[in-house]
Amino acid sequence: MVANDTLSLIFAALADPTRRNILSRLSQGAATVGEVAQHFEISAPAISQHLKVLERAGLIERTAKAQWRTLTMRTEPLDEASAWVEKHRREWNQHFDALEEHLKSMTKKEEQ
Amino acid sequence: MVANDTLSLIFAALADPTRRNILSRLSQGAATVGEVAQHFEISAPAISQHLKVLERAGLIERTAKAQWRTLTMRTEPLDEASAWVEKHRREWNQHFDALEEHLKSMTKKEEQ
DNA sequence: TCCTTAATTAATGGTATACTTAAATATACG
DNA sequence: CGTATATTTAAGTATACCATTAATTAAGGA
Repeated sequence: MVANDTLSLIFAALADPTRRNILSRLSQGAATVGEVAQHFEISAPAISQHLKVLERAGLIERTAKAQWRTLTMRTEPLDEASAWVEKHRREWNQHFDALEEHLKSMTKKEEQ
Repeated sequence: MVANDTLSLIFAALADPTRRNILSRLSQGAATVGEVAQHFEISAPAISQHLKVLERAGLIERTAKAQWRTLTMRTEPLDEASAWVEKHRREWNQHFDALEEHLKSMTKKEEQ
């Protein structure tokens, strides 16, 4: 199955350590491709491909200025990812709380 | 590059819509493989492989009871994912706030 | 024991990822 | 204009991912 929905693109983009490192760098402020690339041992084309993935997920924006591309981080996709995660964590916890409540009342009944 | 670190496994597991759907179902409460599978059109082995991915990421636990396997959701990996996302969102926002502050003071200086 | 049900493993195939080197593009600058 | 610099595109390769069907394992019930 080809997963092209937004959330899938975001999570897939975050699933690679190199791309997470790039985002870590960019979370400190915008930078050019070269500035980012010099922290990695992989080739420039490899970086370029990672940037394409990040861009497709909406996690970065590239703006051309002369022959330099400035990379800027965008947080909307992180918001989306976070929203999904938090929603499910919350739902599970609610269920878990309800279960505890249930077990508690069961114990009470048994005591009677 | 082979990404076997915990965070990569978690994000990769969340990158597939079928797996997110499985988690959505399980966030409402534990269920057997069969109960989960009947909501999907894909084959049982496909489900089984997705479950393996979710388990490897620590997102579910399988406990055998007779020939049924009960699937239980675990939230620790969601905590980890959330922590990464929130950290980077926060850092970017801090940087952004600092920039705004800077621009504000620049404008003040210009006014003088 | 034989059959049914639940789920996994094995084998396979198509497509996507993540890298590489070589070539192309685009801008600045002497 | 010619050359250096920054980055992307193209082409090729190895491996990983997601699905399939067929076979296997394991437990319960007639």
